[in-house]
Amino acid sequence: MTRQRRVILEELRKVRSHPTADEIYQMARKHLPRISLGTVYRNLEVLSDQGLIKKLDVSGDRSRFDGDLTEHVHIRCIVCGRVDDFPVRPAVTLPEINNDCGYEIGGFVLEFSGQCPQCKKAEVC
Amino acid sequence: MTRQRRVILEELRKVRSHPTADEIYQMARKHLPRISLGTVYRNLEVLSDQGLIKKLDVSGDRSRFDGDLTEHVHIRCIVCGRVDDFPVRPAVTLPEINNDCGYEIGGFVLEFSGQCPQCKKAEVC
DNA sequence: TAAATTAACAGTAATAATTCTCATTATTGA
DNA sequence: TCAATAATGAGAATTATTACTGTTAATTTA
Repeated sequence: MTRQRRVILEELRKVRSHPTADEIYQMARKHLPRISLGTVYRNLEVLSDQGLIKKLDVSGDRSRFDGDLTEHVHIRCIVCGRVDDFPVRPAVTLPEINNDCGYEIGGFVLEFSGQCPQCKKAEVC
Repeated sequence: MTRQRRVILEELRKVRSHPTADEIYQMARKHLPRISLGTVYRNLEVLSDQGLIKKLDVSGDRSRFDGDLTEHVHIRCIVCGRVDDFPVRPAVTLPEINNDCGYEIGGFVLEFSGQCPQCKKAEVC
């Protein structure tokens, strides 16, 4: 755990937004002006592998990261790209979803992930 | 509707997979050997704007496209990146989701999208 | 039909997010 | 402390995608 890695983790845990690598780079530079963008990318990868942060599998052109490890749902703005947490109540059905968070909801993505039959078979045992 | 655009649409409708722009380029080249990748990107954009195909908002580094316009759910292999359709039965709850499709499910992404309060306000009327 | 206009094309250059390389610096363990 | 190991900063390389440039094909109009 280097100084750089600690700063990145602390900054990410401070915010409720879901910053991109470059945004985290800007945040970290306030504390370590000589930190490089490559270091930020490398440490976000390491921290994600260690399970200390989550790399968000959201759509959009840039990766986003989350210091909140609890399972929750996101909502993304189709105009500016920001990602917020989405409040879900139990047993909510799709037509009942309303606009608690001020968004005007236009759509949603539900994507499962896992290993396909071919890759499961090919896996080393 | 040019020859290039028609071939792209037909090839995409033929398959049940969810090919990337480059994969569609390879498919189209079998019929039009001189087609360029830029043309494929341009026409995928146009077809998507016209609502004839869907640009998938799935995670991963590359965009994927779908000729099936009906609303459905996807499953992505975390190893090879392929995207398949996921069969959903009504009122299925998360712990009940089983492996009809041969995948070993590891997780899921649920992301809503829409306009955030700020962008809604900034919108031209 | 033929000229004029428009739209789309192929090929290539530019862009942007991310990853890689490598010499240098920091951290760790005996 | 000092060697061994791991991480860093800076910048180059990579990759998916978009934009640009002249050319060609399609469509419209006279």
